[in-house]
Amino acid sequence: MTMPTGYDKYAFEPFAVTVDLAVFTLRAGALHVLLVERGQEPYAGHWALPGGFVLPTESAETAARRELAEETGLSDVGGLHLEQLRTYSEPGRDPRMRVVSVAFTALVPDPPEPHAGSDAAQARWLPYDTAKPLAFDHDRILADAHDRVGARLEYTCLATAFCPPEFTLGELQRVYETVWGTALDRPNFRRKVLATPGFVEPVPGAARLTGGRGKPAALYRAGAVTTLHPPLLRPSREGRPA
Amino acid sequence: MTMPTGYDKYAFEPFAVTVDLAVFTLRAGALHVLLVERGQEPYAGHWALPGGFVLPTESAETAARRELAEETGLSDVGGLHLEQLRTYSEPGRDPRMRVVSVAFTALVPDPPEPHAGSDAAQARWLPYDTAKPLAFDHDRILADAHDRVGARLEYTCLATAFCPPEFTLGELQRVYETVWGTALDRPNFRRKVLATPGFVEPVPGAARLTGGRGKPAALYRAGAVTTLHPPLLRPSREGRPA
DNA sequence: CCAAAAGTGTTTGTGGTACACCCATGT
DNA sequence: ACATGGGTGTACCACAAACACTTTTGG
Repeated sequence: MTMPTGYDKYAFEPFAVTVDLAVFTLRAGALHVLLVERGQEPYAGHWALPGGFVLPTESAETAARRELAEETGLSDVGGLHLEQLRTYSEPGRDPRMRVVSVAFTALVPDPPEPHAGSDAAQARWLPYDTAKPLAFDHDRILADAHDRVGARLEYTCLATAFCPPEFTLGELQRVYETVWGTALDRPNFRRKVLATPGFVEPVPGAARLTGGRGKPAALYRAGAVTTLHPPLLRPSREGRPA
Repeated sequence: MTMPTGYDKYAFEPFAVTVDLAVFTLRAGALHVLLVERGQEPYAGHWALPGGFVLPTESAETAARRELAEETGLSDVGGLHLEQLRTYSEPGRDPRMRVVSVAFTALVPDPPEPHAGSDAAQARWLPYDTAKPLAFDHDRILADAHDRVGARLEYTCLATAFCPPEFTLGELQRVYETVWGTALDRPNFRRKVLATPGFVEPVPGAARLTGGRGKPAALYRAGAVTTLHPPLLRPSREGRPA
């Protein structure tokens, strides 16, 4: 890495470094994403991903977790899944100045209504399917985030991050079906999950009535393992996302 | 995304935005990585990943490809595989100032000896196994890049990026074996590759003598497909990299 | 009794692994 | 003749898909 002559910090046009968050949750059987309505130009009145500046003493990860806590209003954000997606740095992506944005994806199990941010904009959970079009290049970021989450479900235990601490296998299956948009065979799904050691562990003796109807389901907790062997591949796809 | 009051570009301590490159190649059956020797403090005399500043009119991808051309001395760098890895933004990672670095991985088939950079440092291909320790947090970046390349081989046609335009299946297999560090069964490898439509396509009538010894091998070109179905999983692993 | 959801069992087919074997070339 | 590397065939085994069936609850 080479440095400009004399390490003059102001030798170059300054870059602003921000984080953008694609925060997903499941509501009423549909994938939702946290969005904020912009109160200022550019894109005033448009929806955008939440985000903000990286402060001088913060890493991007720290900034992302701080923004996640601020925007969701959740008190304890420490255990939530937060993952760096990629960095967007096209010169024209913000018309005001040069902004390099590190994008993150986050998964939230059962969120409260979000706070409005420090500015006048409102924040809200909106269904993923109806989110577009967003401000800036956030359509692209959101699509990339969705691809990433879908792929992560295949070979990590990420799906449990959408679930409350104790959940049924039916709920876990619905996570996969909702994110992937495909139906899965229940007996086979059950076998695959239980055959992977450390994916889920049973809660002894516990059961939950599922909406009154049907047989009560056994409860499980997320296991210790984070990567799945073998992976839980989604069915019938030609061509995987890179 | 919120902006500081009045859009004052200098309201914050400026961030420098750089790119770092982990450029891999295969030489003499071993994985090599392109490194530069630092001529200045800090870490003078240490090896480091090549990289440099993102210019005001560039995206990170553009800057990475420019640096790749400069450091390798290759005239046509357009077709080479270049992929964003992740962004490293820990506050203390460069003692001089706040540097946010977007890391990339690149794969080069058969490279010439590299140029020395604009500063006095020399550049050289070094075996991956002997690369550490590197300057700054480049050990971490290099390890992440190696993980990423290994994982990409499983479900993309990335291995062909290590090969010349026409290659034998034996050469392709050696790419996998070198990067993964495992031996593969030749008949099964052959079947898997040929069974994946679009992975490779035969060059009609062409054959290459493989070092004089043995039967001449048929030549293949990289196919049109970029993602593999089914994936070519590496054998006998407990736990996949995230 | 019926509907709904959980859970079990069984059959069938595909694909991966391991290994034996043949082919073509240089020394 | 033999060593070396390319290429083919095959038997076995594991696992996954598909689907029938049983169990337990509420109405």
